Amino acid sequence: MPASKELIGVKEIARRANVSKGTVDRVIHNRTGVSEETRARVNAIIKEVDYKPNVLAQRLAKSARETFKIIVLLPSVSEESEFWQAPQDGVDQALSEIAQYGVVVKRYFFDQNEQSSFAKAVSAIAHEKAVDGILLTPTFEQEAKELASYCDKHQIPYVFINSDLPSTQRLSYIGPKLFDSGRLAGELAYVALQEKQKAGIIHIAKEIVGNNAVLEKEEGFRSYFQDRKAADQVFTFSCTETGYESVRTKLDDVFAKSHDIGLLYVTNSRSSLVARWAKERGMQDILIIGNDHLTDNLRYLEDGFINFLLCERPNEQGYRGIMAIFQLAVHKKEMSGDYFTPIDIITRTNLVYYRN
Amino acid sequence: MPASKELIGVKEIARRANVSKGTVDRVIHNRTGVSEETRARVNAIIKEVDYKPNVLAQRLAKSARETFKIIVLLPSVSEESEFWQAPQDGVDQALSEIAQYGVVVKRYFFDQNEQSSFAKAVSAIAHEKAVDGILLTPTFEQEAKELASYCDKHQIPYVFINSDLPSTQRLSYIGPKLFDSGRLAGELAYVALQEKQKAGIIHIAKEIVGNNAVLEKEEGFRSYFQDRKAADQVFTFSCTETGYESVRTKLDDVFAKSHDIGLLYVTNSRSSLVARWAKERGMQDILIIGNDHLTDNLRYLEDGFINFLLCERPNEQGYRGIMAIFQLAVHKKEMSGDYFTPIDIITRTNLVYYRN
DNA sequence: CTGAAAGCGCTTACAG
DNA sequence: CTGAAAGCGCTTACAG
Repeated sequence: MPASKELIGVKEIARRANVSKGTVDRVIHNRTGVSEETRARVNAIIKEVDYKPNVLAQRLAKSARETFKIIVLLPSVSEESEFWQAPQDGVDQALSEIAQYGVVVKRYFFDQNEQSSFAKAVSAIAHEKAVDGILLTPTFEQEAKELASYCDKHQIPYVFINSDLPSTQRLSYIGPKLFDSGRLAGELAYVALQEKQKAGIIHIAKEIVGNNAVLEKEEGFRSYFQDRKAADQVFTFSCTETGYESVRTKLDDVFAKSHDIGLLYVTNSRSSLVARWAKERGMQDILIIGNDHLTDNLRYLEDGFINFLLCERPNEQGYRGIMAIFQLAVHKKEMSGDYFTPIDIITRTNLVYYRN
Repeated sequence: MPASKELIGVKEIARRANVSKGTVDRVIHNRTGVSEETRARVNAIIKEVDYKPNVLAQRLAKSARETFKIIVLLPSVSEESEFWQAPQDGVDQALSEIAQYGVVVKRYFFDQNEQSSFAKAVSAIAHEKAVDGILLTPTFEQEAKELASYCDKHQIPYVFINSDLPSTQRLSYIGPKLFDSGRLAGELAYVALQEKQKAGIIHIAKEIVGNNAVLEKEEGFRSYFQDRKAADQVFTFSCTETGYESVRTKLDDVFAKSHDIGLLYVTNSRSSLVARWAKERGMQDILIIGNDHLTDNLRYLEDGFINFLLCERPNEQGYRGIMAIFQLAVHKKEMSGDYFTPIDIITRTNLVYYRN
């Protein structure tokens, strides 16, 4: 085992290769104007010494001229889209670490319920110049694909967070694997259910058909019970109005017909609606599994009406997204490709560790 | 609002004050050898232009001469102390990010079963010179305290990971809150247990009396059942021999006397021993909760004999410990103080996301 | 008490 | 195709 080696820089590489620092620089950055022979020789040494550029010096040398611009396109944060604060926080954190390297972030926002607002942002972004990378969530598929092909054409790297469009040339996808999230809920449900009790999967969303997010989770949930030969313990129902009144009516209805329901799994962020109903109806014993640590959900988690919240580190998504773009720029090579965020299980007891 | 002003550096300050850059530097860092008159003049300009040093350039200029030495003192990694690989990995990761700033780590190891090996390491560390920080786990209290007061005297910052000695002047503690870990296990147990079933807490360790780690977890576990008025569902037993044979004998014994045990909570890393027993005896239905993702534990988790593993991000502990020391040095101010690592709940389904 | 020069590791014109 | 020089903003000896 070699002694922990000295860090070797361009100067030493130049010396060993018998060329100037300028030439080494050309090779490192794959610039033209170097003979194949020289390039090979220098590259060999670079590999041999496992050269790692000093980012400090790089940025310093460039600092006067270059600044590195990343565009962020995410839903605006409002009461009903509180979720999106977390990715923004992650972006902020990343920025605090790399702002000194000349990284600048420009944010665009859109309204999740307004396709046109997304389209507008996309065309504004297309007018930005000197863009070095884009971080976005592809809420509206068609417009997101347009932006993607614009980026492809202009060689701008882009990263999707939270949901994916695998058909694009994205640098990477960073977010949850929905099937596994549902399956984990299934496992928890299976362990927690008393014998012969039923588990209800409830979708609360205006659109169910074609709503990949909730359907994949349902599939995951069911897969666990199937593997345990208990598929008949699971049933699904939906609520296509997202107001509390409709949820209450629906639940009253379902529970009037069935008396052996032990657990409800809410396939998106809206578990607080179900918990509110359970509280109102005094149903202490019904178990509830939901997603995402929104304020309302947390309240019921602390209350004991929601038992488990599955969360996929939304702030880490923002953080890693920015870093992936930055790393690509700095090291001229991609990080790890896609990254599926861990699915954390949050209860009233470990909640405190997952705040913010 | 003034137009975003040009950043002004030492050069421009020197020009305006009609002195050299060296003198400006002396003033900035409050060094001796500057006449009061000059100092005042330069300081006025510094204030006037709201000078902000370029951290990049600062670190770069220092990098050659100054190397920043951090000592790491952790148990050596062996088959029975596999756990400690993870913090080392975290240290490695931190190092890979900051080695280029001249950070060097020197590692000392000790045998967890040998107090003298710890003492020996401590005195070796006291002979190191130019130490800029120490990361350790205070396995042996007395010796750790000696090291702590040595550091206090010499103004060396130190960080504890994994377990704490709150009475010291440590820069911060980074690790689990043991009570909460036990309480979380209690919550999971409570949800998973069928009515009237019992939960057994099992300590498998040579020392139980005075073994804070396992006792605090027991207390946490019991606290949850107490809050639910179900304290009588919980009982504790111990196994002071850590070999499999003794564990088997003990478990056979306990289960011969009681037939309504639904769950076992192992208060340290050794849950694989219990799982092995359950598998051998064909007890598919007994639930097992353990700690730490050691290879053996993971095998039984995948097998379905361990249901939950609670883990406290041991690699993050190493990573954050190094970073805390580094940040202190660079920014001359402390990070956040103590940091309690999240208690992750790992099952066979989300396991894949927590590997390494 | 002060200044001029060299250097940190890398990049960028410029000249050949 | 290649090298020598200057520069990024700051710090550190060294010489006076």
